[in-house]
Amino acid sequence: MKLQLQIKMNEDLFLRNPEHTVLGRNIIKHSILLIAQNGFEAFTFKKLAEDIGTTEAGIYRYFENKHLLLIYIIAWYWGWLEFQISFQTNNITNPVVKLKKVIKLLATTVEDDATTSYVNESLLYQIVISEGSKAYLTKQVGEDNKHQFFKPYKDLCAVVGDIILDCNPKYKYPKSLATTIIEMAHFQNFFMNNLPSLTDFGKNKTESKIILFLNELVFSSVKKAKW
Amino acid sequence: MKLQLQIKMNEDLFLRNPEHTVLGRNIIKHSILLIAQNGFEAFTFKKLAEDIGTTEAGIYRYFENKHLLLIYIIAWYWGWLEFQISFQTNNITNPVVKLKKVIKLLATTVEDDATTSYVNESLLYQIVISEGSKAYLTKQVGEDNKHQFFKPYKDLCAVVGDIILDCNPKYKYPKSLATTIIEMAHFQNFFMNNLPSLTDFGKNKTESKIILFLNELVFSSVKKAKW
DNA sequence: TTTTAAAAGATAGTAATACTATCATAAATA
DNA sequence: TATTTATGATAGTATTACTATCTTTTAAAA
Repeated sequence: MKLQLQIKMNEDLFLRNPEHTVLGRNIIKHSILLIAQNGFEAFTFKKLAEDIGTTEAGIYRYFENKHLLLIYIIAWYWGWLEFQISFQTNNITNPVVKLKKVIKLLATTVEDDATTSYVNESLLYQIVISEGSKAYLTKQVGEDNKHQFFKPYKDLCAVVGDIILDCNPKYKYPKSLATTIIEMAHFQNFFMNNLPSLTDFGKNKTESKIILFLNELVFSSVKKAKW
Repeated sequence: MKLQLQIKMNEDLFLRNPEHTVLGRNIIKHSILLIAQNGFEAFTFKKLAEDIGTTEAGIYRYFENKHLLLIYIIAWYWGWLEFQISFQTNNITNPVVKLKKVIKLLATTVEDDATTSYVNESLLYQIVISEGSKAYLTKQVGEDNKHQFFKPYKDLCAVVGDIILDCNPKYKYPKSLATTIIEMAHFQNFFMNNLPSLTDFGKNKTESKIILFLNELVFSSVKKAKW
């Protein structure tokens, strides 16, 4: 049996649904390739069009601008990850075990998921690390938020926050700790690979040490009240 | 007695030292105003020139491009903050008290410092929150790092890391915890003001709660081994 | 005080980016 | 077969991100 995973995307993000057409799926696929390769600043619709073999105007029929396209693929990732988390932590009753699993999923380089044909999750993970925060660190964040563009990110944070509360219902900052875990899983990875003197991990792609750091950080806080 | 605080900047950041001339100081001053007001994406040398009453070419004589200018003002901020920290924690012998003071300084909206005439630290703090990570979240991070552009940030992280080690010499992740404190002081502030559902603070500019969160987070980790 | 060098102003120009518009054609659907 | 829908091809505009050149002003050195 072959399953196809579909993530329901916010309709305001695009002019034409990219999942519905070959060109649309190519836009997503090649955006991920190009942004992963050259970074978001160097990414233009012209280059994307050339890469796909279509024209600039063709891209604009799907996305108003590259910022919305970035939000789209990042939001897609959060949606996908939330599903992964719910799937992989299903049936785990111990919230501490569950939270550890979540931290591991957040901080581990993703492998390409065969159930999503046009998305390379491994590259997407790299994009989320380097470009993820640029989705909201803008002056339009308020407007974008009104459109619910950050809902997948918020939903994931809420899920993580709830697991934290399950670990310790008296813990006072579950949401802030959740965002801290998520952001730090990525920032420590970026620092480790690019500015290693900012971390305690060395430059040897040792994600396992990031996980140890996050576990230590989270559980000393969360477990502090009786456990 | 009137003191003038001078921060030694990396010479590779500029073509002509902006501190040495009226125009140069105006470039810094108005960059801060414009970036704080419209965000870094909307900031152009053309607009900056118009704001100052000079020409685009005039700006290019000082800075190669707007990214280097951003790095400049952010680096300036880290340099300034490190001085503030060393000044304000001077004579504090208890490392826990010291670390608490540092967290407070990191997470509190800065007031304009009269000893620096052309820099508005209060606006600069807002820029560091919203745009700070864009200085290094690029594909050129490696090149920029070779030029030592991030030294002021690294130095500050090292200072914080050392205080953490003073609190508990056995703590394993002083550097990563230091960057976590610094980044989260800003991210939680940004979330509180722009995506409040991601935090536990509500939207009422309650920096004090961020400080409580960070203290809780840091000291449960750091104090865990005997204190 | 004069000379001269450095900084700033004025203007022009180019390549790339970020779009919008139009018209023709191909493919899918009614 | 008619007709809607998606794509392709082409053109054009405003803005951005620069570089170049020449003149005038300012400031420092002789």
